[in-house]
Amino acid sequence: MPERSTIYQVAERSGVSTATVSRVMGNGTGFSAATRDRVLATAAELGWFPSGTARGLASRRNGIVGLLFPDLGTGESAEDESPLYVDQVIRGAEREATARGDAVLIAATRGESGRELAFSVASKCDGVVVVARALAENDVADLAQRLPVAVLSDRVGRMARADAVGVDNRGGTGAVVEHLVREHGYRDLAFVGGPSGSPDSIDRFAGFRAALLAEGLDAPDRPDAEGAFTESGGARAVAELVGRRRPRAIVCGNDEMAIGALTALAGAGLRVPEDVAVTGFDDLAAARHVHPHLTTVAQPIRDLGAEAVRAVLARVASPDVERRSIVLPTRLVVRHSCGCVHGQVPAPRPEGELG
Amino acid sequence: MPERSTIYQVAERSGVSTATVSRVMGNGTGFSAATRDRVLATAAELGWFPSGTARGLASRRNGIVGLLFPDLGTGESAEDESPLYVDQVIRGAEREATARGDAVLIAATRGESGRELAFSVASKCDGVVVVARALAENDVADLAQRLPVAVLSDRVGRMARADAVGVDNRGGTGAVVEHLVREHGYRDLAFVGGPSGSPDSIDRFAGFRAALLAEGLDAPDRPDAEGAFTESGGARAVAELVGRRRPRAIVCGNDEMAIGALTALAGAGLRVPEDVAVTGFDDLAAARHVHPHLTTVAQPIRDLGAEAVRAVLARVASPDVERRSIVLPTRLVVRHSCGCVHGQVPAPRPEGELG
DNA sequence: TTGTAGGCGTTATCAT
DNA sequence: ATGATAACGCCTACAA
Repeated sequence: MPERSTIYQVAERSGVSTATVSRVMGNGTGFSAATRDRVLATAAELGWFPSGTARGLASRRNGIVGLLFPDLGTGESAEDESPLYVDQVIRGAEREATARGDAVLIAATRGESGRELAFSVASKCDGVVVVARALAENDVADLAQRLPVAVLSDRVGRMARADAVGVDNRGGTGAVVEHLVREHGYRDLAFVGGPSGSPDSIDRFAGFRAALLAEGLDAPDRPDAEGAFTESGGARAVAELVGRRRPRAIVCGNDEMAIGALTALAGAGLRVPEDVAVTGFDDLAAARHVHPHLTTVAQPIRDLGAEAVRAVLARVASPDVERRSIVLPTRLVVRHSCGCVHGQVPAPRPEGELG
Repeated sequence: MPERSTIYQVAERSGVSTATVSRVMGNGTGFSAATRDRVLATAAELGWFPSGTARGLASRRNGIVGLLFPDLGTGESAEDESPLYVDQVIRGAEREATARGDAVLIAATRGESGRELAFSVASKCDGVVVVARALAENDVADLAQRLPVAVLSDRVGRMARADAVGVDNRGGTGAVVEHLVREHGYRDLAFVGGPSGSPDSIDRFAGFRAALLAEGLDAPDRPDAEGAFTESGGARAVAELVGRRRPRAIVCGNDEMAIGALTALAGAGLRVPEDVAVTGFDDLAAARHVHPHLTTVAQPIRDLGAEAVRAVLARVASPDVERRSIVLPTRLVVRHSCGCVHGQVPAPRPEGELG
């Protein structure tokens, strides 16, 4: 590795001051075409380009937005142990950031190492987006006191001066329940939730419960079963659930759990959707691939990431804009696992007919 | 946003020099327990933590490794237009980096904007990993002349002083062909490749061709059809292919194309695997979900990302270590789309029996 | 259009 | 164990 050249070399070699070199590389005005060409040429000669780090220090703008997310995977377990959801958030964030000339610095918090990692990442960024559960609330508050922060969760809570962006979780599961009850006539629904601390899971259950009550049906106080937001988590939770009772439909907290549910139900000798209907949440690509095709709630995950980055960058530009709380819409996607056939809803059939 | 405090405030307020504060926050020696507590306390009071940017400038170590990847998606198209492959690489890179105390700065190159973006990202990093096709070869070379670079591709080529890490593509498709020919007795195989410029696609086809010849069969000079490495790309390519001729088995360049192939074949009224067998490459999670379950070649994508980061960081530590070229193994994963049933290979059946 | 010089917030090298 | 004080590589008024 040859010694890196600096702006000084370039300036000297092209017979100008460092200020001029700086102007040529950055603010595109304040120099003649001739000097620009000369500077650019010697820069190329020397293989030099300005240090983003030094630039960041001097201009107080790093061109980096951080993205903190939780990684539940142990590293030992199968790939399905890590929520695919986050991949989409990352992509969405990346697109928005790159479009605006910034890059995204990612890091996953695992276990209790969160705070330190978060500060380390934040110290290199202009702002940070924090995916729900990546960081303790007070750590988020501490961060937000130092630089712009957006939280990916519709829980605005007491997150001091942090913007929030989330999706309409309640409306999502609400629509599912309505469909299941009104179109299919199911009356015995169960909810299989994610980790009990997850805001998403909590809100989705709230929507489930509210819709059930609105339909004049009984509703449980808490999810009928819970597990990690993963395929195996869903499989375990559902296996346990059907060992206990036989709901006519199982509303799952996300697609990965629903896919696990499919496996568990097959293992229990139950047919989907004939014996028990299953629904998910997310509309991952896999939802279209599993058998039967999964009825689920689509949420614009990529947009979540993009929107969060936008919020952060907005606050970087003007730190004192009012706090925003953005809620993105969800949309019911009807496929076959609910009992619909090619988009057609079969005539409601009394429960129990199939034993 | 309150004025950010600096190391000066902290130093003054705790009655020590900035040097001591620096010591306390960094390499943990050279101070008494008492002063450490004092410094830490006032740091917490002021909500201060050291600027990663300033730190990077002074120590010539940013704690950031860059990850450049291509994004083919137009932004308009469906999510399946963006290779899932990259998500895994990102995750693998992130894990390895975080484990070593670094973070990953990601950015996607789209169209011709690559070079500028690459330099902008690189200027903030200690080293960079470049996913195949993210950057022109000479741009990679220019980068590598300035900082450690690892390329994700087994094409070592003339990439000046860049490490390379890839997978055994040839061996992978070779194993598929062997299985198809020896176990199932298929003799008419077709290869559906990705973008013609893709090193991965080229090598996978090379393995396909070599294995065919080794089995004493005829082999085409070029893929029987090509398309983007996406579901829709695979669907289109296969639809076109079967409109032309009817191979007994279709070896696809990756899983996403294979999944598209499944759709296209269903659309053409052909059964898989009875009428035509299909195989993929990657072993994405989706491969286990599609119907029939996809026989494919597993490659350790996450490990690719991890290994690349490791290579970069190794070179950051000692810039003059010899160039490494790492090739990770692939593994045949037999499921049902090749004609096997629950892991059992049915007795070979003459072609054409099924018409 | 171009140059001068101070500053950005740390780390690191000498001293003490 | 602690303190001065140069770097680190660039940006940006302020001048010319």
